[in-house]
Order: sequence, then C-alpha cells, then structure tokens
Amino acid sequence: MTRRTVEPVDAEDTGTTETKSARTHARLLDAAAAVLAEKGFAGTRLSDIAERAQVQAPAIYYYYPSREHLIEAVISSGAASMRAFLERTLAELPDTATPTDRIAAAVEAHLRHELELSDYARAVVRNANQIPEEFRRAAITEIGGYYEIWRGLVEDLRAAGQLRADVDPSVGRMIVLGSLNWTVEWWDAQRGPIEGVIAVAQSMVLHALRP
Amino acid sequence: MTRRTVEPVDAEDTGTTETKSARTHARLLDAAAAVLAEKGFAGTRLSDIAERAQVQAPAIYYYYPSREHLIEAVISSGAASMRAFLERTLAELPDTATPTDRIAAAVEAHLRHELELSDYARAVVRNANQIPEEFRRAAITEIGGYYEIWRGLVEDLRAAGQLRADVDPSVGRMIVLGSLNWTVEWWDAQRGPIEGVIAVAQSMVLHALRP
Amino acid sequence: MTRRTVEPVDAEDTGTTETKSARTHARLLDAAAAVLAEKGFAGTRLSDIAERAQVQAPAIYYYYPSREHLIEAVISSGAASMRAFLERTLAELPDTATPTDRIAAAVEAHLRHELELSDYARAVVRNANQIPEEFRRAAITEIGGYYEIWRGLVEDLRAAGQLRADVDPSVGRMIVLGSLNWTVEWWDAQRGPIEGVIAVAQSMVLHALRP
Amino acid sequence: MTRRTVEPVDAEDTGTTETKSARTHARLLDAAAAVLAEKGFAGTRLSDIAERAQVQAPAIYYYYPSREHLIEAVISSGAASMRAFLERTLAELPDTATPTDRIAAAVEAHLRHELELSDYARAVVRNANQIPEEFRRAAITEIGGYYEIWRGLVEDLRAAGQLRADVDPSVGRMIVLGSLNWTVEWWDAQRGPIEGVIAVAQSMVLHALRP
DNA sequence: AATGAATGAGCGTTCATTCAT
DNA sequence: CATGAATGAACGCTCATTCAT
Repeated sequence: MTRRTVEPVDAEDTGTTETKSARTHARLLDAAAAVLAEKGFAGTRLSDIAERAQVQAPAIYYYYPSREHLIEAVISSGAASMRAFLERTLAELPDTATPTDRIAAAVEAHLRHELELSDYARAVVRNANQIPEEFRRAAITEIGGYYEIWRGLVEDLRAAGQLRADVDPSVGRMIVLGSLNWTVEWWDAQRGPIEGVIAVAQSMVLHALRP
Repeated sequence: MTRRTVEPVDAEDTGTTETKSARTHARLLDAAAAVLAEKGFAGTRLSDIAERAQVQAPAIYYYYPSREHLIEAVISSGAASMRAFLERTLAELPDTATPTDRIAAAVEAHLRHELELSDYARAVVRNANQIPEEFRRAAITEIGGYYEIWRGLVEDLRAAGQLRADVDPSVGRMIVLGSLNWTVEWWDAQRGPIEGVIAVAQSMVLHALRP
Repeated sequence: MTRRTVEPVDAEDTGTTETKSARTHARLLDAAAAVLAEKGFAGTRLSDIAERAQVQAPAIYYYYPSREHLIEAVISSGAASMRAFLERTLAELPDTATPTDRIAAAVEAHLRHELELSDYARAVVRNANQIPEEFRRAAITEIGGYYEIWRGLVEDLRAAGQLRADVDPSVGRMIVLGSLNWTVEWWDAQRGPIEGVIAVAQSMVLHALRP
Repeated sequence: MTRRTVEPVDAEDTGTTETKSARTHARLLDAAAAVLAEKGFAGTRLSDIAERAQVQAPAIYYYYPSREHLIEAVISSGAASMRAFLERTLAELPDTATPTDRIAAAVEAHLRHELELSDYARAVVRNANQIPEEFRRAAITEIGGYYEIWRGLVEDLRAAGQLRADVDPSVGRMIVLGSLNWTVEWWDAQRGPIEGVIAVAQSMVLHALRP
C-alpha cells in the first residue's frame, strides 16, 4: 500500500496497470479534494468523502490513519501540484521571455490550474487560512515555494525597471494573488470561457504592476 | 423578541439606556460575527459564541430560533453594514468627485471596513460562498445591492471613457473585489499600517482599470 | 455541579434534600461501579452505564469529561471507601484489642465491604491490575494507603511475636489479601450467609499467620 | 483443519516434523493465551493476537471460525493443562504420601504452572468469571475436574482427621484457591524466586487447614 | 495457507437543541 | 431573562469479520 505521491493533475497518464488498491486510493484522495474544495475544512465529513469515492467510511482507515492525515495529504498534494504546474509553465517559456511575459504566463497557469484542472488547487486556495497549523506541516514547504516563485517574478519585474514605484512588491504580490485566488469564489464555466477571464486578468495584473 | 436591525458598526454609540436584553442580544451577535469571521461557517460552534458572549449556549435560543437564524442575522447585518458604509462614504464625496475618485474612495471604504472595523464584514467576506444558499436569503438583497454599487462605479468609469477597452466590466469588477476581499486572508496589523495597503490597492486598482 | 466525593457506602444518609443533579450524578457513579465490577475495565460500555442509570449515554458528559474520568472516579471513590471503612472499623475497636483481634476485624471489614456493601470495592478489586496506569492516578494514594494499613496489621502481629517465622510478612500479606479478594469471584448470597465465610476466613487467616 | 488438543505446556517438545500449518496454529493459540492473560477477555483484540503470532488478523479465520472459538480454545486448553499438570504431579507422588503431602504438592503445582509455565493457566485464572458463560462450554468439564481434584484433596485431609473443625471444606477450598490464584496479580520474578512464594504458601495453606 | 481490501456494527464523543424552572 | 439538565442525531474511529485472490 503506497501513498499517492504524484500530483493528481498528472494522474491522467496512470494506465490500466494500476492495482485496485491504487485506484481506490486515488478515488479517495480525489474525493477528499473535491469535498474539501467545496465544503471547506470544518465542513468536510468523512462520510461525504466516502460516498463520493464509493466506499464505506471505514475504508478510509485502510489508507489513512485519520481524517487529519487524509486532509493533510490533499493539501500537500495540492500545494505541490500548484508549484509544479507553475514551475513547469515557466520552464517551458523561451529564454527570450521578459518578466512581463513570465507574469502573464504565471497568471494563466494559476487560473487554469485552479479553475479548470484541479480540485486539489481549489482545496488549497479556499482553505488557505481555515486549516489548523498542524494540518499544513507537510504542505508548508510547497506553499512557501509557490509564494517564493511569485516573489521572484515580481522582483524580476522590478529589476527590469518595470514595477511602478508606488507598488510595494510584497503587498503588490498579495493583491495580485488575491485577485486570482478569489476567482474560485465567483467564476464558473457558465460565465463564459476561461480564456476571457485569463485575458482580462493578465491585462489588469500587468497594468496594475507596470508603469 | 426583536431582531437587531441596526448595523453593528453603529452599535458603539448605543448608550446605557438600552435594556439588558438588548445588550445581551448585541453581545451575542457580535460574538457570532467574531467567531464566524475567524472559524468559518462550518467551524462555528454555538458554544464558542456563547462563551464569547458570556452566556450559556441555550440563552441563544431566547434571541434566535436556531443556529441558522443567528448566522443569517450576522451575514445579513454584515452585508447591510458594508453597503451602508460604502453608500455613506460615496455620499460624503463632493459632487465634483470623478469616477476615479469614487473608486478610490470605495477601495478605501472596503478595506477599512473589512480590515479595521468589522467582524461582520469579515464574516460576510470569508464565508461568501461557504454558506448554504438558505442562510443567505435575508442577506441576498444587501449583497446584491453592494455589488450593484460597484457595478455602477465601474459603469461610471466606463461612461467617462476611463475604462480600458480590454477590461470586461463584470470580470474586471470581480477581479478588483477579489483582490480586496482576499486581504482578510493575509493582512494583519503587524504587517504595517493599513494606510500602506490602501494606497497600494488604490493605485493598482486604478491602473488596472484605467487607460 | 459538584463531584460526588463522599464514598457511596455513606450515600444512604443523603436525604430527599438532594438536588436532581446530585441524584443523577450518584446514579451514574453507582451504575458505573456496578458495570465495572461486573464486566471489567475493557468490557465497560458507556451505554451500559447509561442504561443502568436511566439516562442517555451523552448525559454522562454533563458530569464527566470522558469515560476515563468516570472510571477513574469510581476507582478513586472505591479505593477511598475501602480505606475509610477499614480505618473506621479499626478505630472502633477497644484499645485492649490485640493484633489478632485487629486482623480478625480487618478480615471481616474487607469481606463485608466487598461482598455485601459496595460495587465500588468490587470494581476496585476485580480491576486491580486490569486498568491502565493513568486511570489509577487519583486512586493510587488510597490504594497504597489501604495496603499500608494491612502492612501495619501484619507488622503489629510480628512485633507481638505472633507471626510464624516462616511467613515472610510481605508475601504473607498478599496471600491473605488474595484469599479475601478472590471471594468476589465465587461467593454469592445463595451460597449461604456471609457470616459463614467471614468466620472461616478469619479462622484460616489467623491460623495461617500465627504460631 | 485440526484443533490443537495437546496442552501447550507440552508444546515445547513439538519437533520440526510438524507441518507449517500446525506451527502457525500453535503460534496463534500461544499468542491468544498471552494476550488473554495480559489484557483480559474484553481487552483481547484479534489484531493483538495476530501481531504476536506474526500473521495478519484474517489468518485466524483459517483456524477458528470466530474470536469466540479461539478464546474458548485457549480457556479449554488452559483448563485441561492445569488439570493434567496437577494430576501428573499427584500421580508422581509415592503411595506413602499423606494428604498433607499431597496438598503441599498441589500448591506447588498450581503456583508453578500459573506463574512460571503457562500463559494458558494465567488466561484461565484471570478471566475465570469475566468470560461469558458460552465461552466456557468446552472448558467447564476441565475446570470442574480441576476443582474436583482439590475437593478430593481437602476431603482426604478431613477423612484423615487433619481438617480443622471450623473450616467448611467448600469455603476452605475456595479460600485456598483464591490465595493461590491471586498471586498472578502481584507476583513477578523481580520479587524474588518463586520458591519463596511456594514455601510461604504451602506453610500458610497447611496451617490454615490443619489443626 | 494466508493476505489485501473492504464492510457493518457499534463505541466514545460532540453539538444543536429542548424544556422545566 | 437565562440556566441547569438532558437528549437525538451524527461524527470519527475501532474491530471482528468477509471474500476474492
């Protein structure tokens, strides 16, 4: 019995060679992410997770020693996934990409991952400060890493003389991230294609930061 | 048994002429707002509220028929309070205030109210989508009204030819509000004076929206 | 809400002035003692206790913070009661009572209390080594005190030259107490009057110890 | 699937010719006896037994249809073992052995078996009355037989005019057995050599019974 | 011969709620 | 006006047991 360590976004390439155990485990983690994203930390019931994963609640204890461990695994996995997705996106940019290009790409990555791809990311974002300290132990490095990347993006912009003087880098970064994070609260597919939101967000973020 | 309809921000000037009942009622609602703002909807326990209000839990039932009604009252009151605060702020602006001035004032009002003044506003903002539909019945008008004011602010900007063409008014408004709402997740007084955040936010919001 | 500190043997003199709470509390503790005496530590279910006390199981939590605390209270109370009963019995003996007289009286006190009077004593005796260390914290002093009294009784016998030379005082004491403790496993009222057992036990104990 | 009928005390000389199944079976029964002796009936978990026997819990069901049957087998086996051990001990005594000699030998056999040799005996003794009636069905004959032997020993003493008149044979027997049984609750090897306890017990028992 | 995977029953506990006082 | 006392529903979790492999 191994814990699922690959981030769920990659889960698509797991073929039919998966064992039954691995499949149940994945269903469980996915279900937990979905419930956590929807109901929030305190509202997340094991019975809801179990129902969604199509097992009985005690089956969870075959894979995780407690509710706490399961939630921690979701947050951990979600945070790692967000960071990996952003890192990969940035890595794929050509060397000629400017700080501005990179921020635009980061905005798109953040929104796509959060809105389109992953309950895990939504679980992380929506429960950011709702979850007790001890549930985040394992995720703190990842979350810190994610914020660090953004810090770097803003710093690069500043170094290139492209950050407006009246924007404190730290506050500016949080305001940008806030506007992106909050999209989970209002955007849904019926509101139109995600590309529309991405384009507006990119434009607004860059105008907000640059001279 | 009367519901408390005056918004809690004003509650401070309630003198000593209030009855004991009214005072307990106020303590209860304030306590509920504080707990709701901190713990979130599902994490809010009547016992926590009661403790904070210095009564026994069943006393709540003298003022509200259920947990649901109490929470609804907080959200309602919080939403009304946010709207009233914003309306008053805008009303106090001179007639010569431009759409830009008005948006800057609205940003400041939003942040001050949410960060500095009111657990009620924080309760509304943080639990925005976490609370089941039926808990918001009474608040929906107020919340709708609040959003409507912002819609007007953005529309005025657009009418004045000051809204950039690539900013969809509706999406733009939500992105701005998201960046403001999210401040409750990261700002705290130790991070420096609120005026710093307000200034940066105003600048970023206006640059994001205007040509 | 006060914990019941008087030992249950004395409970008989509580008149009708008792509050309802005190009566429920007493029923609960009595029920816990009875179940513990009968089913043993691991076999003691809160639901059994509740049923016997004629309340619903969660009512227990109005009086005790956990199963552990309730059981601890029974053991504590039981141990204190045994000790008090023995001390009182010995104190009531005339000053002219010999060490032999005192041991005979102690044997009777032990048996009467354990067999006739108190589920609490039976709960203590039968669960002596079955209960985890931490459940006995509060009772350890009392239990230690009880054993200490017996140590004194045997020592007095020895000092009076009435302890046979081949009886190690410590082992001898445990063998005597074992024979008394074990009566809870086999004696019941249908086997005849308790006085019969007491007489035989006294005779055997004294012949076992004395020259 | 065969039940293990040989008493466990003899189990040590089972050679390597035993099948793997028989060895697992033996480990299981031994583990059950150990856990039962230590934790008591209600505290005995199949998972503890399995761990001690180094198998997974469901493996137990290959050998026993239920927890009940396993425990019953331990008790049965333990009772049979006690009886056999006592019978053998008595049979090995010379024909010239007096009733007194035989009781002394029985005391030693009881203590050695219980304290030194067998978790099975300790499981029987400590759970004597803790185990529901139906778990003892199979053991009742053996236990009855064991008590019967002791009845005979006391009766022989009486017939030889060596039982004090004020000792009821039945009560006397239970008091003696109680003092011996209870040793499992307090004696441990660190308290000194078992021979010390045996000597004191023999002396006390005989002085308690004889004129 | 034994395990991995999962379940159903039940336990200790929490919590919103009731009701007599 | 508020509490003390108690309850019913539900939750997290444990455990004996099942069953395909």
